[in-house]
Amino acid sequence: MSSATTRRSSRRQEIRPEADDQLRLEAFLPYRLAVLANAVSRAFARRYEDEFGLSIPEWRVMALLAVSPGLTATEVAEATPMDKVAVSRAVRGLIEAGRLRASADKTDARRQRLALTPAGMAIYRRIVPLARALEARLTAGMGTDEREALDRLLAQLEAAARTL
Amino acid sequence: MSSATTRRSSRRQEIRPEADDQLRLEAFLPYRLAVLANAVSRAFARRYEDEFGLSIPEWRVMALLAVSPGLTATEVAEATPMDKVAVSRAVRGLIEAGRLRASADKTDARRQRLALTPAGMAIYRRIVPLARALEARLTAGMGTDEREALDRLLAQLEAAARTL
DNA sequence: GGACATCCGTTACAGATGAAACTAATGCGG
DNA sequence: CCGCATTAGTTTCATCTGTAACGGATGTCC
Repeated sequence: MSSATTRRSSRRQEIRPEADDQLRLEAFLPYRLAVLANAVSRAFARRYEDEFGLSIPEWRVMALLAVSPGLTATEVAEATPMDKVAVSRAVRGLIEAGRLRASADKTDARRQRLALTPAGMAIYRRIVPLARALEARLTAGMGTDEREALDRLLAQLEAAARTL
Repeated sequence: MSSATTRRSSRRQEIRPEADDQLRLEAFLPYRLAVLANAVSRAFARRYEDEFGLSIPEWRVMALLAVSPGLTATEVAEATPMDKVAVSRAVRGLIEAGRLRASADKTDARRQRLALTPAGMAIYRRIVPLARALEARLTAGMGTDEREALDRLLAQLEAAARTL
């Protein structure tokens, strides 16, 4: 047993790559991602809520429909990681607030075509600069090259995550 | 109005940096972080739950106490973004499962010193390689330099997020 | 055109989460 | 010591989130 703990020959211990049987939580990628995303989401949610009375799912639905009006609830759900229940609730809230309009699909009575109302569009246009400004604060210290690197690395992580 | 839409002089439209009044959700950093972290967390949560009956808060508490035994619940809460309610629940679950032991603090009867039991430590040691393997799958396509870049960029984002 | 599988969106229910109230213990000022 | 503010941790309650069941609509196969 004691011989098993002998340091492996010439291998130098450089920056201490962390013992194999321990794991520092603050260096653990899934943990860091969760904490970071949570902090960011909270900051944004507070702003959306305070200034526009919007939840994050509602904001997502608005952002999608601003770019792609006429989607159905199912299509919205497919375009985001929200399930159809979340979309249904967000849609209801937005309609009650007069920001979204649902119109019957000509060929399929089960579907509803969704689109922002002018009021919804107006709010969307007020949110976009605010969202961009907050996003800019996140990457404030970065140069163009670093932002591109971040983009690429996130894309790689996203692809890897899809295979989990 | 039509004159307002005139393209700005010599500025070439390279990769279309995206109109100022629109926002593509899938390129929006807070959204990407939330979706990515959520996907990763779900994958991990499923494994922890299936194989060890652990929730993510429980796993975090274990990971902390494995490295720093003797912390109090408040200290655990300070070391993570979990509030004390989450820690309290995680601790209760772990104690009921026999993985954690709470002992009275000599000098302050309100505090409890927390530490993994031998059974808890055994489980921890079984989780670590699994967690590392999943983490490795996330960064599977990356070279050492890319991983370092990711580390740095995440650290920058974390710092920026703290100022939000 | 009628039985049956499938799809759209909502509702119902259960578990997770978070804020605030609460209990018990400590510290501190006089 | 005694009152009062503060701290540790739990409990309570309201809300959020996700899974499953559902009602109505379509389509399809014979």
